[in-house]
Amino acid sequence: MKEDPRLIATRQAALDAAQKILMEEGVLHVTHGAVSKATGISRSTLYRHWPDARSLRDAAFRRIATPPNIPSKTDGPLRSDLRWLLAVLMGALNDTPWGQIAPQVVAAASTDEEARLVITEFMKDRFASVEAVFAAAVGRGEITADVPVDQLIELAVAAPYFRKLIRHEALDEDWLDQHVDLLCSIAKTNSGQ
Amino acid sequence: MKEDPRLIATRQAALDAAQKILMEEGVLHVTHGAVSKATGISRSTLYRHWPDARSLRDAAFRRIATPPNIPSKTDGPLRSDLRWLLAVLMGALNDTPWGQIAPQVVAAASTDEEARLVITEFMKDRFASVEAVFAAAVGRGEITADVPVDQLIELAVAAPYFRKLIRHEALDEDWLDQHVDLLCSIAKTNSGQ
DNA sequence: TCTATTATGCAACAAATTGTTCTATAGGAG
DNA sequence: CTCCTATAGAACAATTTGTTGCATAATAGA
Repeated sequence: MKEDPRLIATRQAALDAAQKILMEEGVLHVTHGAVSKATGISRSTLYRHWPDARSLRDAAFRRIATPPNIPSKTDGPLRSDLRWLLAVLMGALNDTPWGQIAPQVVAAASTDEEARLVITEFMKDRFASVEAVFAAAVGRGEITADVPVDQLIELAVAAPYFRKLIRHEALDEDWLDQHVDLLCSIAKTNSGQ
Repeated sequence: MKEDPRLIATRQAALDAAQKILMEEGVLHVTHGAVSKATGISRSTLYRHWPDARSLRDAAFRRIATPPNIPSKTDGPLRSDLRWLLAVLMGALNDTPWGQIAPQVVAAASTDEEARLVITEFMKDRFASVEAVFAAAVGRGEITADVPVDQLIELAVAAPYFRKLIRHEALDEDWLDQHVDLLCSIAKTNSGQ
């Protein structure tokens, strides 16, 4: 027996609105009342789906933080793979809801176990994709295995997040070029000593 | 004419409590009512000081994010100066309220101009102190001027923030050693080409 | 010390928000 | 067509938020 389409429609519409509110006004304004006004869905229905404010907010977090699958490119050379992958991650920060919602998740994670899980899983996913790129480069012999890969991965991902979430600086092509250049130069000069 | 000590005492006690609530329970719980209950100060007095919830929260942000003066050490060598300075910044993230409050400020900054100012000014300060270390190294001739200093500064600061705020990983001495090593190796290998 | 000023505490209050419950209705399943 | 169930809407209590007036206590200035 299939799920009632009304349930699905209500959940979807409500979380769309909750997500929008979360991005534009912050977690403070994600309430049953606000979502009701934004969607036309009655408050009582919303309470039936999410019994309290916290569960509504968690649902909004969870929905938006679901990591989209990152297509992988590991055929080398390193600079090319890395630039391509980081462009995808950068694009996600610049142009998808994730970029706008991430700050709220970061904050929630400091007091909320659920949000912490969301963000650490998300990051694990990001790290894995960068790791694959370096592993492939090692496999091709382009860099040697004694490169401090873990540190490089962290720097590779940390920089765009820091720039965007904390400094509110632009993430553009020029910046990305410099960033990739530096990462590659570290990988190469630390390689095979 | 001096300011009435009662004003000062009330502000201080209230913001102490607001800050504590902000750290432990998140921005959602910083309200006049909660602060009143925590301090014994009457709600009406709090409203007289901060007319609405927003101004109360902003005040709490502003108070905790005020950058403590960072003592500078730039007498070299680079590795030593850098390690010393980053240890201070790391300590601030680990052991002061700033480390716990920063996530909330990051989130607020995405929808609140005031919070954005707070954090960008704070970071400007941090960056300046790291810059001084590199500038001194250049001045001593330890590294040359063509090192991509701006990128290095960003990586130097981004890494600990990313680790703490986003990944919730430990910031310990071992990690710091590795981090400083890598930064120095970048600076040296890019130097004097 | 005496007086005028002003911050606080308290209580009462209005307004808005939050959460609950009931009933009628409309949409979907079989 | 009939049964089931999700929703809308209204009524409601409880809590929170913000305001106001007044008595009290602390402070500043003479």
